[in-house]
Amino acid sequence: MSEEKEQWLEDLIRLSEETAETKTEKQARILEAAIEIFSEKGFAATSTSEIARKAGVAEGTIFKHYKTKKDLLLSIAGPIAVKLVAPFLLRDFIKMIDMPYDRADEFFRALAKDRLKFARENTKIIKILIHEVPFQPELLEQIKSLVTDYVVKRIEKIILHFQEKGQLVEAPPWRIMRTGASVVIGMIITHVFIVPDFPFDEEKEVEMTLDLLMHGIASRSGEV
Amino acid sequence: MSEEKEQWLEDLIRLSEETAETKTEKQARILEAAIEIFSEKGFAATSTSEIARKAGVAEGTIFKHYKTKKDLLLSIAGPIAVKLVAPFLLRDFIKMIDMPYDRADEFFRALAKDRLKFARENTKIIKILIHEVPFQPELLEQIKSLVTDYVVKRIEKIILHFQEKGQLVEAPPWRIMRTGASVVIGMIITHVFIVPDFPFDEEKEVEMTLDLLMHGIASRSGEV
Amino acid sequence: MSEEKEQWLEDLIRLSEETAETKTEKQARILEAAIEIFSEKGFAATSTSEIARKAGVAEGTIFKHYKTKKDLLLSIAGPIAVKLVAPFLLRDFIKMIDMPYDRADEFFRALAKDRLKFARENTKIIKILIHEVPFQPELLEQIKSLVTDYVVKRIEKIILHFQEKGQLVEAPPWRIMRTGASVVIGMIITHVFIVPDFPFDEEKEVEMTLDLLMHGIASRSGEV
Amino acid sequence: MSEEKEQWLEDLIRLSEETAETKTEKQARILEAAIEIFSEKGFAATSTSEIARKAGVAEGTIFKHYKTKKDLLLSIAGPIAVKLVAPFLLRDFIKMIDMPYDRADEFFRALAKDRLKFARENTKIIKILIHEVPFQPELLEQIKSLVTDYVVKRIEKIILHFQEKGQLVEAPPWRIMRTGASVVIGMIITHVFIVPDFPFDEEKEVEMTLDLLMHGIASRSGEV
DNA sequence: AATGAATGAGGATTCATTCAT
DNA sequence: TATGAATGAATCCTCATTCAT
Repeated sequence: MSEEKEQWLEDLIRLSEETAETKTEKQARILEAAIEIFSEKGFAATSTSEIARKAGVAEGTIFKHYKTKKDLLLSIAGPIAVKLVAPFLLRDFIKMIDMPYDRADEFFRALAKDRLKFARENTKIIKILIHEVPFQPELLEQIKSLVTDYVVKRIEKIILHFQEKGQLVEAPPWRIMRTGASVVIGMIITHVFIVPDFPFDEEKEVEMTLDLLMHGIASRSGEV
Repeated sequence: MSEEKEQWLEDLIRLSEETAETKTEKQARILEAAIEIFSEKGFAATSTSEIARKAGVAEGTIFKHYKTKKDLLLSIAGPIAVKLVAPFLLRDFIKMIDMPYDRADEFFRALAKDRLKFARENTKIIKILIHEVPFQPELLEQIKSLVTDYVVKRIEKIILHFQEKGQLVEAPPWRIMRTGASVVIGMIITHVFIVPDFPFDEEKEVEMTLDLLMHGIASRSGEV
Repeated sequence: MSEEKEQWLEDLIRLSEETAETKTEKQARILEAAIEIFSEKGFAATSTSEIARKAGVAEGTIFKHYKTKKDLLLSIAGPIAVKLVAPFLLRDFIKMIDMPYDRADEFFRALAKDRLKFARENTKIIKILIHEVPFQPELLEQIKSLVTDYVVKRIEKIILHFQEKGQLVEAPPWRIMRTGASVVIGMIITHVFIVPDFPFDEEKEVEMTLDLLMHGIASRSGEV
Repeated sequence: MSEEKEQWLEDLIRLSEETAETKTEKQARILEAAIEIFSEKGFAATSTSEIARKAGVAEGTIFKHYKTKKDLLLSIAGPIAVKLVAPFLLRDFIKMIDMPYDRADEFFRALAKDRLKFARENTKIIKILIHEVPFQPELLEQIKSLVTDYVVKRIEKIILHFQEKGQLVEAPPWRIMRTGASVVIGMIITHVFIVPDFPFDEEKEVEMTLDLLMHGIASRSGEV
């Protein structure tokens, strides 16, 4: 498995480079301003003149770098969409199947922590992503295929693996996956978007949230 | 408790009336058209002329009924926001505390089914709600206070009640609540928004999802 | 021949009506202003804001009446293109074949006078037509088919008729036609566009120009 | 007459040099591209960036060679305008008065052939000329004075000369001139712009067209 | 001489909203 | 109450032109 030519890895790399290297200083300022305002007022309610003002460039400059306003949006949302699912694509992630975490909860905990960190570092862009994906068919398709082709397939393998090891309940993998995702995403949304200023012990929060996920909310003494 | 004059109940009633009675036929057509288009393209990207065309009325007519375009949005989103949390406000819901479901899982199951049904009946408006709430401070405030004042408080009571009865694990109620909400909302989103055309046995789906919520995804044979 | 249902006549009529009746006062002012400026600076170099200013309406008003700037152009150029060839389409024109002018020169003279008058009354629009037709494929096609289908065919018949009567030289009809058209159009352009302020005796000018067309510029005394 | 210092000749010479020598390779490519696109879409509808792209140079380069976009137009249209009337300016042309063609029709025929050839070799630029002259006052003036000062005056002399020799009809020279010009230009426009792909025997076409010009379109048997 | 990034004025078009009918 | 013509500000985008490299 580790032998296969992984084209998506090249994609990822090329993408990161594009995103990081090529950008001129003005381009960076434009992106920054656009992210700020898009996340505050939404794509459609943001005017290019406002972006230009905030970025400190002429309006025309925006269009020298991004053919269209939508182009600007996509050049923000596209890369982040990839980064969002990036860990699921990484070589190391796959290795877990051969030489895996011993315990399922350790695996899920690591994943949860990682994505929580990522979300906290990319609040604004994720907000943009959430709000614009449904209205941008290109994005929607891109993400759908990313998720179904990579994320779902790989997580499924891992779940099956843990089921074989007798660590996970015998339910359909997709339902386990959805439940896990829901709980983790719920935690992330709470801390990153709903009450971002509320201080909390991240370690403990993840610990306890995952405990509820693993063992449920029902009392564990004897009967259920 | 059931004696106190509950203002929110009046709100609810007034609202239902407004929604159902006062509306002229044209007004109804305008609302319907607006919901349709708002949910498809988003509020900011929808033009009043398009709404008018779809509703089969003159552009001016819209503004006879709704002072501004945003007014139109609020008159759609406001009521639905209330309906969304309505069951938590209802007299009967509160009675559960005095004469409650015997078992926690029965209670959660009933709630999940009810809200799933509601979501399925109001797909479009909920989509609007999700997308516009973050950009409409009035709405955001309204919902935040609705949720914190009523929903959270009441659910907390119920959770405490079940904890006392030894049916729920001894975790902070808000974390139990969040976990439950995440799992149920995850299920709703999946079936209503992500794969709406995928047929499924609702009864069984709720059953199994709640089982995972109650008892976790870890294998239950002996040790974990 | 006079029995056939002539669809182009209906076209002409509908067109004239559209042009004359439906127009509101503002619409008329917009058209007038557009004609004025288009003819002065050309279509592409004219801005809609300038038209609006000259017409005394808001810029938006233009677009309520004409979806596009090009639409505005076409609604000016289209009808005039038809009017330009209109006499060739008329029932009476065709009758000339059955019950014709006795003399070819009388026929051409009548035609020349009529079109000279028309050109003088529509200077600006004709200028627009001349300049924009090559850049507006729709217009070009429309005019090409009008001219080839109606004008050329009918004039050819008439020329053949006069050739049979021994009044016109035995050259290919199309070359006679082109020569006649060139001479008449040359005259029109001279008086209407090149030296419009130069006063001249129209009657005599047409007379003498047609004399040159009929009998040539070579000396007629004996040999040439 | 051949003694007078003819300034226009110097003009012509300087012009040819400018046109042919000074041009760098990039400049030539710019001109070529500009001619191509101007003739296709018109001056105002052509953007400098499009010209730059087609010429394969940077946008800035155009402005290194031509101060403004209009400058570029004039540097195309100006020279061609001179070339258009060039034969009328040439020393040899004037000699015709002293040592002229024996026959008027020979003279006109030579002229017609020459200008037809010229038009065929400069289709695009002539199209530009026709379309932009009316909107470029400088060009208009330049051409008007060229034509009235040189062309008209000289042709008039020649016509008078042939009238004296009894070869041309006793009409006002300007009317003879206009008629001749119309017929020849009509022929040129037909073959170069309207049906450029239609093959024809040039020799014969000129012959017959000039026959109609000289002797008219009326039947020549006996009476007229 | 050549570049191409940057400009900001101006382009066509759309928009929410008003108001006389 | 309902209309739809009219508005003019605001929208996204293009343009000719400049200038540091």
